[in-house]
Parts: sequence; structure tokens; C-alpha cells
Amino acid sequence: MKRATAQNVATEAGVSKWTVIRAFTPGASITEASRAKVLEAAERLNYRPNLLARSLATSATHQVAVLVDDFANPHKLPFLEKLTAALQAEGLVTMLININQHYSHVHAILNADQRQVDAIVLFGTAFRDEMLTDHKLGRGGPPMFVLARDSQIEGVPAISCDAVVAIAEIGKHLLEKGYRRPGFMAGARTLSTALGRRRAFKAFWQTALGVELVEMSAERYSAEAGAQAARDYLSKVAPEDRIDVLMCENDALAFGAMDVARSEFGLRVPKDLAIVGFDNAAPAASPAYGLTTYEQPTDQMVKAAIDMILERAPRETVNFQGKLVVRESA
Amino acid sequence: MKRATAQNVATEAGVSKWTVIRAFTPGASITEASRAKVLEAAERLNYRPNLLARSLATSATHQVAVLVDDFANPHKLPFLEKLTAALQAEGLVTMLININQHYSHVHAILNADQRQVDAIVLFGTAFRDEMLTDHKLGRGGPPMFVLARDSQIEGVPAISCDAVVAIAEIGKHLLEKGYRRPGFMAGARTLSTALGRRRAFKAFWQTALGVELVEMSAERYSAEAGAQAARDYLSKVAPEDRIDVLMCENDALAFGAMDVARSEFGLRVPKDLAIVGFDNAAPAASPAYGLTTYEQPTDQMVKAAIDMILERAPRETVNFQGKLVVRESA
DNA sequence: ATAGATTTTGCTACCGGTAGCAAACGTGCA
DNA sequence: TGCACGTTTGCTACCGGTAGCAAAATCTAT
Repeated sequence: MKRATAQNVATEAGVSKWTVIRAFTPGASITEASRAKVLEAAERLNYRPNLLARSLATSATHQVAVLVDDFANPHKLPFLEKLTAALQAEGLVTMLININQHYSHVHAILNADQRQVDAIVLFGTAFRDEMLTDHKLGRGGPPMFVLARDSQIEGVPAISCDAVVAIAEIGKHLLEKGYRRPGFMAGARTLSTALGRRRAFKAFWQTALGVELVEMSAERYSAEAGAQAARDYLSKVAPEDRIDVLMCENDALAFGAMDVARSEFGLRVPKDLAIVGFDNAAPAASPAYGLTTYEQPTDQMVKAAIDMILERAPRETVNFQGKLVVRESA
Repeated sequence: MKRATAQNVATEAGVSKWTVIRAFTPGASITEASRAKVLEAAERLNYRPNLLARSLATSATHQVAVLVDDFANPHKLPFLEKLTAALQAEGLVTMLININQHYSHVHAILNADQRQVDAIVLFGTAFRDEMLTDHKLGRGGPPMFVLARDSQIEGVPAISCDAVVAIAEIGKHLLEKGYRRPGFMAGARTLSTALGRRRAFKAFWQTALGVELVEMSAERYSAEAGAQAARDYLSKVAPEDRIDVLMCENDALAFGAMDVARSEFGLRVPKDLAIVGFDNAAPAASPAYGLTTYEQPTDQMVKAAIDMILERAPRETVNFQGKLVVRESA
């Protein structure tokens, strides 16, 4: 049984298909009598308008592609929740695209473009700038935005949390607490400049105390990778030579690092090793971790993204200020 | 600058638009010469086919709506990762729909239907059966599937993890460990029958020892809600009257319960109170929790869902067997 | 009753592809 | 050279809507 079309309903109701359309268009010029007649016929035939056809005619799909590559970060889930809710509140639908080895940004952007999405949001994905600048992906396609990550790319505005301000606040807190031998754990080395946190943290200690940062890097942004990186460092360096505070590029890494420090090396956090994360993911608040971390203003960021997508705000990079969440770990 | 259409490319290349289409259709009847000519013209005009128009003509969008309402459960993220990856591997795209107070199942299903999705997956969402049975949503629309939850609804097959088998395994383990006073924490009371775990757990103890289950329920499926439910119970019941093992409907609840038991009531887990979860979410493996839990066979479930969507397998309810993951907490 | 204004309805053309048939083309063989 | 045959190309019709104009119907005022 095929679905009924406006034409079918029109025949059933004894009017033209344009009258049917009008009955379903709020504010259209139509008499109550015809509207009622049409709606009744539509009900009988179980008619539901075809949004695909509408999108084709109006060239607006009200679909937004959201690219994600980092499903190991628990912080992504509530963020994604807010993003989808906000999009839906504006009548937009989320096309969730999983970027991985089998499905690159190029794939994703090409596909989203051909599906005529209204916008493409790179939600914290790790990409090389060349990919977007070299490639012809930019021209003529839907507007692109980078959310929760930096972007230096012309024409691709970023909506992110100001790393310099955040790191300054974190650094100040650590300095006051008396930590003097800082370490930094980055995820996915080649792309870690993406967040600017490493750079800012390094610069902070350089300026404040003239000390050199101990750097380590995890394979990916996940608790397991963070655990492994911490394990490598701790088993390599003698207790007396170790850092006294470890800043992790995000909470996922910090959870892994804290687990290893405590359970495999018997270190007390923060007494033997203080740990700081970034994102304020849910487990950070748990007494099991009590992780000092930095909370991104996700509500503001989501709102800003939506405003740009809908052209209610200029499409240019914006940085928001988050807030330090001090807990037991540092 | 508008996007180029097949007609534009045709004019540019000096052929008809059907020849252009053929140049982009694998296996179509076309000479190498024309194909080259067309591809070159297409390149010049930066032509990209419009999948919306194709979908309209072929009535296949290769889009699958995935409904989620439970973003507080960390288990959802890796599961969603697998699901999207598997869909993408089959050329399907995920329309992620966030079910919440402002956007009901009815909204979501109506919208997805009008967008002509190829299938709708209710991914662990809590819905009342009447909603799907009463409503005309079923008829004529895309096929619907329930993933990671039970479904008694005619025509809406479920792909889930066998609760009876799972609970039997968990129960057997707890019995062997010597626990005798079991408690169960459900999420979202009105819908908790959805998972069948409570029922199975109750029946298990009834049959095995003839003991009555102590039941508590959380407002939602989240760590916070689990914490609150545990707090209510522990502060109400004197230490000597308490249960000795608490089975939580999912890990999110278990994390909250364990946090409260340890940090607010000073209980040792599992000595004073053993705790069991369900899902084997990432933090369960962390030494900070060491949660004994049950792992759903997500890979199998995803594969089964895809097979049903693509009609490679009969569209009927299937139950898979997961496996018990024993850790320190019980 | 009638002219004029206003509302309602129907129409053509279009969005950008696909399906499948018919005509044009090229080739091999008698 | 002519014909049959297979391949390539172009065509009409269609998918299910929208835009905006023209015709028809209704309303208002004289």
C-alpha cells in the first residue's frame, strides 16, 4: 500500500492538489469549509506530507550534519544531548556522522553536502587543516562550523572555550596550591595543537616560574590511552624525579591517569601526584575521582552555534569563558 | 552562486543530462569518451549530485532515524558509536533524535516518517506501548525496531539481551558468594518493566531462597538518581536491617549508589554492601569502581539490527546472551 | 443590480534527479 | 553495400511537493 500524496487527497476531497497543500500550510489562504473537507479526506487516506519533496522544492532540508570522532569521551554525550535538543527546538534535525578509519571527514562532508544539509558542524573532531583548505569541499557547499575545538581556517568559524583564559585560571590555582613541577598529557600528538591547551600550559609555567613542562602524550583521547601514557611515565621515572601535578588535556585521559597512579603505583592523589582534567565530565564529580577540572560553557557554546547556523549571529569565531571546578584532586 | 545541476553539466559538455547521469552511475551504458567529457565538465562546474532529488525519485533515503532518550547513561556512547559505524558501513546515515519533554516519540516518529527514513530504531527509549499500538504511527510508515529494550508490540521487533538468562547468571554468582538479602534498584518506575530485569531478579530469589526482594527506584537512569535512591534507602534503614547486595538496573545507577554507600555512609564495597550493575559501561572497569556487571553483546545486537533493517534477516524479536563480568564489587 | 475590491482556487512551471522505452549510432558479416 | 544486431544516446513521464500568477468566486458598496 503506497502512501497517499496530496494529489490523492485532492481527488478524494474533490479539490485541486494546491488546495490540499494550502490546508496543510499555516496561514495559507483557504476557507474553513475546504480545509475541513481536505483534512477529513487526508485523515481517511492517512496522508502525511513528504518532506523530501518539500526540501527539494524549497532547497532547505532543516538537517544539520554533526561530525563526531571521539566517542570515548564521556563528556561528549551530555554535550551532544544539548546540541540535539537545541537543534530540534529550532526545527532542525541532527545527522550524526561517525568519523573513523573507515569514514573520513572527506567522506562525511561530501555525503552531507550531497544530502543538502543546511550546515555542517565538526563537533570536536581531529582534522588536519589542509584537508579543509586544500580540498574543494568548501566552495558552494553548506556552511561549516567547528564546535569545541579551535579553527584557523578562513571561512570556518570556531565556537570554543578560550584555552588561554582557562589555562591561566588553572595555572594560577596550581601555583597557589604550591605545585612546582608540572606535567602535561596530550591526546593524539599530531593534532594536539588543535586545542591550544598544551601550548598555553607550557607558556604559563615558562612565564610564571621559568620551569620546563614535562610532556607526555596518549595515543587517543580515552581513559585507556591516558592510563597507558601515565603507566609509561611513572614506570620510567623514579619517584623523586617525578612531576607533582599532571594536567591532562581532557577528563577521559585524567581518569585513566588517576586510576593507574593510585592502583598501580600506590600514589595518593593529590598528595603524591595532583591531577587536573578538562571538561568536567560526569565521573569527575564522583567522590571516586573528585577531579579538579575546567567546565566548558556548553550551553553558551550550543546557543552560539545555533545562532550562527540560523544566521542570527555573525559567522565568526567566538571564544567563551568556562569556569574552574576545584575538587580534591588538585 | 548556485550549485551546478546535471543539466548544467550537460550543456557544458555538449550532451544530454541523461548522459551526465550515466557518467555518474556505476555500470551504466556509456562510452569512455563521453564519460571523460562529462567528468571534466563536472569538475569544471564543481558538480555534485543532489541526493535529495535521487531519494525522491527512488523513494529510498538511506537514512535511519535513531531515537535516544537516555543521554545520562555512559554506556550509550560506545553503543551509539558501533551503531552509527555499522550503519555507515552499509551506506546508511543516522538521524539522531533526542527524545525529551519537548520532543516526544510521536513528534519524532511523525517527523522521521515524513522525512521518508528507511527505518526507525528506538534505541533503548522508554515509551508506553499504547503510544505505538493506539496511534496510527504504525501503518504505512517505515519499519520500526526496538534496540536494547524489550517490546511486546506486534510488528515492532526487539533486538535485546536476554534478561532472564542474564539475571540467572548474576543470581547464581551472588548465591555462590553467599549473599542472602538482595535489593534491586530500578530506574524510572513506570517503565521499568521494559527491561524485565526487576521481574527476573525478583523471581530468581523467590525461587532460590524464598526471600522477598527489597525494591527501590530512582527517578531516572542516571548516576545522580541512583545516588539519591541509595541515599534514601540507606538513611532510612538501620545497618543491621540492610540488604547485603544491591542489583542496579544499569551501571549508571550503580555508580551513583556506590559513591553514596562509600562516601556518605562509609560502607565498604563489597564487604558491607555488594553492588552489581548492568551494561559494563566504561567506568565499571576502572579500579575506582571495579563494578561487577553484565555485558550486553552490543556487536551482535548491532549486527542483528542492521540485518533486519536491510531485510537480510527476518524482522522478528531476537534475544542475545551477554556475559557476566565479575569484578570486586560483588 | 452592478462595478470594483478581495478572497479563494486552479494553473503552469519548476526543484533535480530516475525509469524505461525509442531512436540513432556503430560494428560485423554476408 | 546492405542488413541485422548490440551499444549508446535522447526522450517522455514521473517522484511529490512549492512559487507565483491568472481565473473564478465571493464580498462590499453604491
